[in-house]
Amino acid sequence: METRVRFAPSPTGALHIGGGHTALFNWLKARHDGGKFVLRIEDTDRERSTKEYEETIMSGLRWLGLDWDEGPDVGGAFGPYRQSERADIYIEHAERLLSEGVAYRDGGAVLFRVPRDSDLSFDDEVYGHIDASSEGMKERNAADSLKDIVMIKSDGTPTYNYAVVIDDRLMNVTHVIRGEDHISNTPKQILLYRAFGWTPPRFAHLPMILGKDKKKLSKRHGATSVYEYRDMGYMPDSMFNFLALLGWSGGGAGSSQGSENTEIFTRAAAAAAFDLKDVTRKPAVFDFDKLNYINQEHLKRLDPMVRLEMVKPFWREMGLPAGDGQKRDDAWLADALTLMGGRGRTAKELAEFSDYYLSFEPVKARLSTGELTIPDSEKLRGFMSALLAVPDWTDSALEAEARSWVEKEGGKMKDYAMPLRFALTGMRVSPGIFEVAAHLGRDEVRSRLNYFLPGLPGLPGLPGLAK
RNA sequence: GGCCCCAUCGACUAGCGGCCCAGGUCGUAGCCCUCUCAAGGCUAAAACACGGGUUCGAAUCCCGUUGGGGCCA
Repeated sequence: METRVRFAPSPTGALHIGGGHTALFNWLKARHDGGKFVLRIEDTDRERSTKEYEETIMSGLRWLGLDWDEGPDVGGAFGPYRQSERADIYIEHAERLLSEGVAYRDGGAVLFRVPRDSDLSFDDEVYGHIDASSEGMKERNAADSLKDIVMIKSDGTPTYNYAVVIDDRLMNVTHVIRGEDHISNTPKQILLYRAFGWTPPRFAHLPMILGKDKKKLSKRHGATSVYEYRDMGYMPDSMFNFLALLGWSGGGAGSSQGSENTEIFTRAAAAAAFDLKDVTRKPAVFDFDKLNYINQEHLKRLDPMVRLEMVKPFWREMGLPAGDGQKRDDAWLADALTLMGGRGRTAKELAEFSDYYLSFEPVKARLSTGELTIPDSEKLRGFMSALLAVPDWTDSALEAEARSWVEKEGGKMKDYAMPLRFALTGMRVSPGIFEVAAHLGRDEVRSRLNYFLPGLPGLPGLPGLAK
């Protein structure tokens, strides 16, 4: 039988980390099995559900790279895919149980009469056998606890536990994969499946994601929506990778052999390796350090031109000219970013650390605060002049010149390299400064040096300096 | 309060009775490299919650305690 899984968010907010995590595992299951991933919108709460949030959730999923095969936007053979459009279906099925005498009306509501001594156990693909029908429970059931299950509320809308059963069944869902917080709903739902004479799907619950304080992830832990991560400069590949590692060890986490770090992987590799058997049961703490590391790794592996596109929005946000018609073309900018090496863990940091490639303005601004100073000494001027006169404008030639100059004049390399760095980047840290200088080009370097040390001797007209 | 779930280094985890005085990854510390910071290389510190069993032998099985999480009220 073809695997069919679903992600069923309520459009009452943006796609949050927990939702993304659940969607991701469903996607993994579908793609591994070559099955179908269904998106269903659970918008029975008309008060809080909005079309905007529905859109936001969908674009959040797309951003993560999770595509669905059926859903409100793409349609499918089992629609409609919004609960608000399925009201008739819920009523119809409620009437069926009504006519069979296993449900009854109370006020405007329809309730399912739970049979005494019901078996409340089930087998979870992740948690194994779960049995809620304990002795103590049974005793109280006789009294009050075995409450009948509301299916349709008096306002005519279906309850969550009822609608989810109808929808999952009618959409031929084979595996219900959702957060562990739904474990306790499962027995009720199984009761409903039985009432209809249906075989329940397989259930697989996923561990919760917790904040640093081990509490369920919420606003007070900081960013919770996937868009906030995008805006912070995290990449979709990284978020996917990171989320997949939370509660799943099959991606290579823990495998003790091999020298390669197998915790960095692509969507395709994860899908190929995925198995519900490898899902963990312990709640997992969201760890920013690890996210940062994963993002950095993906950033390093990115194709240079793709990386450039990733960084551009952040440059623009900083007011830097990263659009078309710049004096530097994309290839040059991409090379500049490659030069950054592993510096910067997010696209945003990368942008911040590399602003001096786009413009001299931020450099001037930083130097003007006086925090960084370029000593105006004869020696330094001599050094700068010597550098500018290097015939072959490459990083190795520049470095060789610098070394021989230092050897001749005494002092330490950093006594010259640091002021050079300040003058060119306005920063205390940067890639190798000779590489930066080489990439900026002789003209740009000369003009930047002259800004801070006006009248460097012998510049104009030096042979070989044209261009 | 009732019920359910969980329990290995700070974090994510491997482990499914002997291969474990517990392995990998992130983080942390130190060293190397070095014009700075990263990156990279090497090294180190760091865990089986506790108490009972079962067994020749337990991180692995059972019971209890404690702790954490969740659902319902």
